[in-house]
Amino acid sequence: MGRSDASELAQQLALRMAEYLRRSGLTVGAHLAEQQFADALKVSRTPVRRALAVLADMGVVVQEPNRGYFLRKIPAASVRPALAEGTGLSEERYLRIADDRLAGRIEDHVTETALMRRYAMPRRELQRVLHRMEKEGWVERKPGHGWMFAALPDSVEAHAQSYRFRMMFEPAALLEPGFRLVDSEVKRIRRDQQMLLDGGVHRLSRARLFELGSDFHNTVIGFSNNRFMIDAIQRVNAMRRLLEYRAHYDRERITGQCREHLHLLDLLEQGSRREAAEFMRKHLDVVREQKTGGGRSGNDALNTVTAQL
Amino acid sequence: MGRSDASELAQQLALRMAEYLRRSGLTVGAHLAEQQFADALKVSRTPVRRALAVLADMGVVVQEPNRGYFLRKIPAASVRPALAEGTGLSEERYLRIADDRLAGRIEDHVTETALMRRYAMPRRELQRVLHRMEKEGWVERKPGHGWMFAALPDSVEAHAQSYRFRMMFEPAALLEPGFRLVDSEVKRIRRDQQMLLDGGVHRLSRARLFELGSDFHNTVIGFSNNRFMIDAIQRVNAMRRLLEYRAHYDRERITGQCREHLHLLDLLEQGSRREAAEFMRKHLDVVREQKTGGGRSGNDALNTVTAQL
DNA sequence: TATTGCATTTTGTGCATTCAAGATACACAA
DNA sequence: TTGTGTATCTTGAATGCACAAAATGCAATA
Repeated sequence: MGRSDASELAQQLALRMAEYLRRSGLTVGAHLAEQQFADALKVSRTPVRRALAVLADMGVVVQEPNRGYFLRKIPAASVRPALAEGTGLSEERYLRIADDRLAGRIEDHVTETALMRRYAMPRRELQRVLHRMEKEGWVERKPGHGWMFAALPDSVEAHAQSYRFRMMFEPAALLEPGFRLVDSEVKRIRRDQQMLLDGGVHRLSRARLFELGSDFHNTVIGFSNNRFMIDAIQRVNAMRRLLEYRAHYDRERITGQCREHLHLLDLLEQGSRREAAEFMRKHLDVVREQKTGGGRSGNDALNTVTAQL
Repeated sequence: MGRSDASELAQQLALRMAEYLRRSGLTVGAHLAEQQFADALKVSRTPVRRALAVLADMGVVVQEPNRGYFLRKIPAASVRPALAEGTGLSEERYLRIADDRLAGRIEDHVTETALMRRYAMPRRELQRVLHRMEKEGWVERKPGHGWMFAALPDSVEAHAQSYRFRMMFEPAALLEPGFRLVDSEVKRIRRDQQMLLDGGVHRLSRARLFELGSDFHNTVIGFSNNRFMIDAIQRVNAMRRLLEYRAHYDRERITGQCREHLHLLDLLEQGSRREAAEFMRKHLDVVREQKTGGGRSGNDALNTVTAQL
């Protein structure tokens, strides 16, 4: 499936394009201009072309001589795993290291080559992974040689921390002066959440569920146009992925969350931003309690004083 | 000054050690054990030893055969520039690129080698700089070749955004359940702020003033022990350094800020965290108005709703 | 006129080698 | 026993070259 000789970038692009074709309701037979994809994906036509070749191999598009590529059939959700295979290598390694670290199988201080040996990966790739982890804030280079893992709070405490943080800034994001809904995006996340309600919750993989959930918050906070908040939500999500990847997922609860997400969108589209902000806060508070086993409110001081500020 | 043959790391360490010796009131003649510094600085004894050699060259410490190094005189503030010289190269380049970009002299999309040529620096170093900028969130790798600069909001708007963000989470940080003062740190920042009031404001360089200001907030937020908030304040500071580096610095206003900082510490030491949080919010609000030219409150919705939540 | 197909140029990565310098181990002095 | 002096081992950065593939320019075609 999907050309083993295609470059990694091409694989990635193929995946993203398939995703795009599936979501953005184009009709079969539509002409797919190379340059447009190139611009949208911030690359040149060359890798786009390769990606289209991959998709052609899978029967998603057809190439007509001198006329380019045309959509042949809307790609099924099943193209995902097939394509992700090619791109997943590095991701897999990332997860393996993350897993080992979270399980305490890696010391606080490690040398680069020790990791290279242990995971049998070339230095370059390891460095990429480490840089990613560094960006996510849980490893640091030591001044001299080697890397240092940050002491992670246990996962319950980490969750509690992240939700307290989110309860502060996510509602605030909705009230930013620069807040502007983008219709196409609203449509997209609304459709996703609705899809989850229509059975998706039980059908999709955990990773996918996580992705859709964080994408929702990402997108909404994105409307604020405040780069600090956008940044913050992305970092929180990165950490959450780490913590929740293997955590228990209560699918019933997700259903409830989807309803709340949809309601939030309703409020925003009505222009009731204050109500929306308040609703967001409650939404997060509920999730927090679920994740952290709750107590009754976890942080009385916070709630009280938040009421004062 | 200070051994041109010392490695860069050694120079850095020498700088940090000098700083430490100056602050942490050791008495002349004190024995400086290598291993302690090594542990504190997260490196092996080798570079520490080199750094000590540098400091010996400058007359700050003396080496006695088979007994190690001893403090000879408390390093004056003037050692800073002398030592920083060695470490400043990369920093200087970083600032030059940052400057060019902020002034609009660099396009949104750039290729790596184009930058290499333009700034006449080796790839490795350029990449380090770019990675740093990436961590700070204002450049990204493109999927294929090249880098892409994020569209920065103009500096007034960026300031406004950052302060709105900070007004949300900094007060909240003071109310975190895990909030614990660390006496030695409190002492340190109190002394720094006091020093500023005692004339430092007029004596020190802008860069140094900035550093002391952000160090204050860093430290205080650090007491929260909430890694998300600690992370957030660091990112905000990185961006502020960028924006303010060349900005106008009103030294009189800084005096006022120092007083507020000291008052905040008083409140915290009395255990009045709620009052402290409220005070912090006002403190930031005042600074925000100064920086952004203000209007009367910039964001009524925020203030009002904050009052509700 | 816009877009494809293809050829050419340019870029950045991979890899092997080399070397400065950071980490480590151990003998010896205080 | 603790900490220095020093020799040895190991690490990771620098360098140069070859190559895959991304960017770009241009003729051909709908």
